[in-house]
Amino acid sequence: MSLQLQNTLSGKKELFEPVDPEHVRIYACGPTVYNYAHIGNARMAVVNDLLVRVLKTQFKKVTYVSNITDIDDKIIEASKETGEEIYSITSKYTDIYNNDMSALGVKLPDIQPRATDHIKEMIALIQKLIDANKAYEKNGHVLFHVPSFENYGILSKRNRDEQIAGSRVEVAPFKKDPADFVLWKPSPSPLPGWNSPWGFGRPGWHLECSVMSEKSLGLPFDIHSGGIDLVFPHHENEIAQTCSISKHKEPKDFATYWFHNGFVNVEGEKMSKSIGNIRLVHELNKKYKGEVLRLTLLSAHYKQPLNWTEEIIEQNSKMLDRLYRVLLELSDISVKLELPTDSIMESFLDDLNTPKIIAKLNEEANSASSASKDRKVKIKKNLLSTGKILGILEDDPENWLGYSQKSKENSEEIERLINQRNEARRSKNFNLADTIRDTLKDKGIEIEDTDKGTIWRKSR
RNA sequence: GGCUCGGUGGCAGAGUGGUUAUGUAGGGGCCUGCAAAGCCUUGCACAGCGGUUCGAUUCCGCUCCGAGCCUCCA
Repeated sequence: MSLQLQNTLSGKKELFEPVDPEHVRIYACGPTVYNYAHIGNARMAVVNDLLVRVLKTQFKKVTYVSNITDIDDKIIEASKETGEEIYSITSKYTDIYNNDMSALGVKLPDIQPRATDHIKEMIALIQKLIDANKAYEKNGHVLFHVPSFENYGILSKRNRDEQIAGSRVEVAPFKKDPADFVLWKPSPSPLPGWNSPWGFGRPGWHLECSVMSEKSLGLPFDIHSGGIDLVFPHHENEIAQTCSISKHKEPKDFATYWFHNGFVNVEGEKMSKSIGNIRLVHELNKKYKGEVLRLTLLSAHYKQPLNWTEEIIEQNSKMLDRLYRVLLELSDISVKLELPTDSIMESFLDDLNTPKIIAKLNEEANSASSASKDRKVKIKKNLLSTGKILGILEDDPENWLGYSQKSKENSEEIERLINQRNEARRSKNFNLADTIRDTLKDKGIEIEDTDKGTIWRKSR
C-alpha cells in the first residue's frame, strides 16, 4: 500500500516515490497578501495541509514550505486605494491569513518564506538568465524570452502556435515575443523597489517561487503544488526560469510531482469581484465552526471543482454533528490512537480520496450503536484516527454538541425553567410544559428528556 | 479557434464490465405526553444516440450540455 498522486505533468496517477526517501519535500505556492483570504485560498491550504498529514503517516521527515508573496502590483494598488503603507498591509494580511487558516485546522508550514526577503537571490537569478541568453533587458524591464526554452508549455500541455497570443492581455510593445514575461520592472518613485543592475525596480511575479523553493528545499524536490489556475502561467514560467539555466532542464528536475487542486465556485458561479460573490474565510469563520468548513472543503475530491453553497455547508455540519453524537455515545471507551484501518488508509493513499474516506467514516459510525464492546473500541479508534488526519473530530463531543455550556450560559435560569416544566409534566399540564420548551428554544436552548432526566444543550 | 476536465437519485458526492456507495433532504414506522436524539424501513440515479460484449452507468465513437485555462487569479 503506497501513495499515488495525480501528477499534472503526466496527467496520470503515479506512484509517489520521493527523491530522498528519508526526507520528503513539498512546496505550495502561497497567497499574495493584500486582502482577506477567500474560500478558494482556503481550499489550497487545506488540501496541502491534508497532503502533508498523509505524507507524515508514510515518511519520517516531511518539510512543507509555503510562501508569502509580499511584493506585487495588487499590493501596490491596495496601498494606493487605502493609503496604507505596503509593509503594514502585507504584515497585517499575513497574520490574518495564518489565523484564518489556523481556524480551519491548517498547521503553519515548516517554512514560510517571504518574497521581499529574497530580492538579492532573485536579482542573481535574473543575471544568470541574462548571461545564459535566456532573458534580455529592454526599457528598464528584464524579460524572459520564452522561445529560448524549448520545454515551454510542457506542464500545461500547450502548444504555443495554437494559442491566441495576447487574447486576454495587451502585448507590451517592447516584448520580442508576445509570450515573453517580466522578470524585473522599473519602480518609479514612490513605488517600492530595490536597486539592481537594471535600475531601481521590483521583481515580476513567478520569480519568487523559483528562488524560494530552491533555496528552502534544494532541487529537485518532490511536490510543487498550488491551485489549478497556477498551472499556467505561474508554474509554467517558474519552470522556464528554473529549468533554463541549470542542469535541471526538465520540470521533473525541478519538482517530481506537480499537484493542483480544483477551483471553488459559489452558488454555481465563478467567484469574482464583479459578481460580488467572494466568500472570505474571515467571515465564514464567524458563522461556522472550522471543522465544518474544513469538512465541506474536503467533501469533494480535491481535483474536482467544488460548488460552495449554504446547502452543502449545512449538510456537512449535520454529518459532523452525527459523528460527534456517536463519539459521545462512545465517550466512556478509552482508546489509544493509531493509524486508521487499511481500508481507510488505502483511500487516503489513493490520491487523497476524501469523499470515500468520509463514506467509510459514516459506515463505521452506523454500526456503533449495536456493536460489541470490542467493536466499539475499534470504531472509536478508527473515527478518531481518521479524523486526526482529516483534521476533524478533534473537539470534545459534549462541547461540540453544546452540552457543556453550564459556565457560559445563564444555567440557573435554565435549570429553573426545566424544573418548572418537569413539575408541569408531572401534573399533566402539558400546555405549560410545551410553552416552557418553546421559551427555552427561543433562547437557543434545546432540551432532551432522557432516562437520566432532562438535559439541555445550546443548539446554536 | 486551441488545450484540459466534467455530465451519477431533490441536493452533495464516490465508485464499478454483472452485487445497497455514503451523507443530507423527503416518505412510512418504532420510541416519546409532545419533542430531540436514536433505531427500522423506503426511492425504476448513472445526459442522448450508436458500437464492442452473454451483459455497459462503467470501454469505444459521435452528439448535446457545462466548467476551467489560453499571460490578473487559489
